[in-house]
Amino acid sequence: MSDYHPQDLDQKWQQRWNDAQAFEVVEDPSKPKFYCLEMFAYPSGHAHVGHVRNYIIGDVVARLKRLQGFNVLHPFGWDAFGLPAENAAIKGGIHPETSTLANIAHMKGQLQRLGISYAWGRELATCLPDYYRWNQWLFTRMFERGLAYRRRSTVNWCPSCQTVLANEQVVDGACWRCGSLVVEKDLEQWFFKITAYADDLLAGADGLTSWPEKVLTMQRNWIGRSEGARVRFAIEGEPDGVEVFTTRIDTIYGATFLTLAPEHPLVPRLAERTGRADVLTEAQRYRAQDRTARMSGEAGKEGVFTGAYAVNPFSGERVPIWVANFVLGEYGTGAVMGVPHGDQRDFEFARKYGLEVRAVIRAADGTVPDPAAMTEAHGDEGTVVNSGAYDGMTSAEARRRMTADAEARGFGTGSVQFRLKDWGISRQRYWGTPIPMIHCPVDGVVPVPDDQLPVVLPKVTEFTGRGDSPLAHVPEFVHVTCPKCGGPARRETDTMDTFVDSSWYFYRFADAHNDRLPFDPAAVKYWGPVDFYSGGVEHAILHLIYSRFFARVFRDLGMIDHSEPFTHLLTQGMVLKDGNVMSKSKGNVVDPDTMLQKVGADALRTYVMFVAPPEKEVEWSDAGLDGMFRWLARVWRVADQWREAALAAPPIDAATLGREERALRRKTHETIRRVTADIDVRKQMNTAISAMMELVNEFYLFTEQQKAAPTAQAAAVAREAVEALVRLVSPFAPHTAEELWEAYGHTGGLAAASWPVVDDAAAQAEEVVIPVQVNGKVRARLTVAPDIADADLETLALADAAVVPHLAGKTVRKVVVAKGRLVSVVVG
RNA sequence: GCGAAAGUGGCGGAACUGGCAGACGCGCCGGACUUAGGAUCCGGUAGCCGCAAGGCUAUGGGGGUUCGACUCCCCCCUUUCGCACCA
Repeated sequence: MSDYHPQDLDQKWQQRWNDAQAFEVVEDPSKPKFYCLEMFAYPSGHAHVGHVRNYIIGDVVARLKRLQGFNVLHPFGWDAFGLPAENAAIKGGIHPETSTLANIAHMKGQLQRLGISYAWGRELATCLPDYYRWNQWLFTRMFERGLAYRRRSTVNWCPSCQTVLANEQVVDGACWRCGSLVVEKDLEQWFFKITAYADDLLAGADGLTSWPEKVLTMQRNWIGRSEGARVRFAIEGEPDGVEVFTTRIDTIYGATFLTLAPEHPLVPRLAERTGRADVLTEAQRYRAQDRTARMSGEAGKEGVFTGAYAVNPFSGERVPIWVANFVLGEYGTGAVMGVPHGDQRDFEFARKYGLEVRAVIRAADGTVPDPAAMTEAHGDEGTVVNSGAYDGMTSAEARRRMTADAEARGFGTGSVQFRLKDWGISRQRYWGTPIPMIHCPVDGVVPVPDDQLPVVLPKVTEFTGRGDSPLAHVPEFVHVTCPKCGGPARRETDTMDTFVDSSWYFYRFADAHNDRLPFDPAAVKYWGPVDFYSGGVEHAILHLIYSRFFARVFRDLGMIDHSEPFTHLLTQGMVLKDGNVMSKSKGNVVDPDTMLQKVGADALRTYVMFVAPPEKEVEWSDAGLDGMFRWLARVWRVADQWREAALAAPPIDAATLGREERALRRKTHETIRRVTADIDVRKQMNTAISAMMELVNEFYLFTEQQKAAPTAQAAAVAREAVEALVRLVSPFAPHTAEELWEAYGHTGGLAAASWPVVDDAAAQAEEVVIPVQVNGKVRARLTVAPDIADADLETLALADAAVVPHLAGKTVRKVVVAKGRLVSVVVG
């Protein structure tokens, strides 16, 4: 064999895999399936090591599972619609399609040069009509079921990106992508009714036992389920009164005022009746605070009295109605009862405006706070006081009784509220899926019939970045005939949020070329759900909750038979450079191709996996990369040294092995056990690699010992070690592994190989070292048989020359023997 | 403010169920081989005391439980992330 030249191996084996279509798969009921997926990529142009880390993680798992005999689906694709390409078109005049397809071609090359084992035959790009037509198809299905609907609403508008943002895309009042401050705007919008699945999504989270707890917590908080009650307060002159939502109906006797959101429909009506002009101007001012001053921190609580009063249906008491800037219009009923005793916001508000504070809960310690002396709200539960007939009940009991009474008397009802809102998917953008709807002056909103899909995105050539949808300026696109009446009609010109594209692409991979359906249910029945999914934590709520929603929609359409699309989720840590996330705009990207030229794909892959556990964030440094190249060269050399002897070696005869040979075998099998557990169970790639490094170190020692006159059995043991090591390292360093596997006489490549199996007898230790502690300090180490009896171990320990001096003049009070681990002697 | 996670050598990190702290690698130091090596091989490398044997101190700080704590409990500090008026 020649010296280690990884770049040659990269080329040779990538070519072979490609020629053999080595990673393409078909459904095979005779084999267990494994669906391994990494979050697909936005084709920004260049993959940096931060992206690449995720693909390597997935590839390690995919390659392991193949060797373990699974039928592995490991596909890749492109999240190819989106703002950056369109923004670039506005700036530089290159059509989004042109730049996107070029970026895809380049990034695909990068991934292939890394030797990621994708089934490229299933590659998809969401910007192509044969993908996005199924977005349209699904949209129509959802429209038919009332899951897609249209309403006018206040939306978040990014003045820089010129588009509507979902609430999730607004971070601290600013655009998640460009950081500009977000303003409000009123538009007709399409929504997906994700709230219909709020309870289902919440309940499903409990079953996701192989998801990081952190992600589940974020999702639960995002859904934000609250149990409480709606209660109607009467208002003079308003037949419907006003409804509030509360989780603490037990404190309703402490309600000394009522607050409305500035956008509440009653605000103008009450202002008109009471003739207070300042109410409207103030409400207007609060609305202007929204998203900016209000969200950015200390806007402070502000309110204005409307002059009107509402009647507490329980006590019959008249309470003043205020408008307050801290009440949210879009949550609950947009109106809140003010209970300063139990709610910190209400307390602050009451103190600021001199409203009454009334104590209605006796705390667990028996005290009732003095309202005049209170400095903060007391939100704890206790016993209800000053509450008429309910006095003396516990908070929980009072809630039950009051809710029941409110229902019986017709002014209230038990109610569950969610923080989760319906998903606004309309975008006034070009580079996305056209919404397949037609507005007819006669028939209203009519879906484009399925047989006319896809609604193809017209080739717009001029990108101005203006505020309305670019499609509205394409007359041949806009003007259509109504599918129902045949009269002139107008096409919807908004496109879909790109999160729609990414919410189901994992099902398309199961049947990527289907031209009758998004996928054949039978294909997803075989491949689904995804067994291992890895990607960045930044998708913990958006992408991962939308995908869970879509899975439920497909389920209810009868197309899939599971509810949860991803069984095991790994959230990969980001790769930082100089303390920052890598990004083109920051100019701190590390280009994998540069590393490939230096050390080859295998050293890069293995190093990226070695540097830290996958979930952990890491700071990139080139320093260790050369070390990994050296280690792979070490693997190469030891395999090379034994090759000739190994090929001629007889089978291992365990009974005739010498001490050194048994030691190497033991290490070999111990390493198989460790590496398998680390990758497969613990997903700790770094320690798997450490374990292999230990084996190689021991192997070098063995080689040195055997240098003089290696026996046939030594060669046999060496052969076993090399062949195990080659397969263990192959998920990380597949090119090197293939070459060595072939050099050891195997045909058909690793595709024909199987994962090594632990021989428990060979792995069994012959002797173990047991530390002996005296009063907590290690004083001796005993080398004994692993199955030694506790009593014998104790005797040996107490008689040991290094232990005896520490016992002199003292009494042995206690001896603890931890089986096979340690002896602890207590003296005093 | 609320919630979660994490703090271990010069650096990245390991220690799985409470049982030898620092595996493995980077870096550094020394040696061998060499015309030479930034190649390769071997050895050393937490700190302090000691020629050595050995001893003492160490997992952010302080307490506790235990024969025994990086690991469990309480308080505090720092960092990172998430949520941030959701009634």
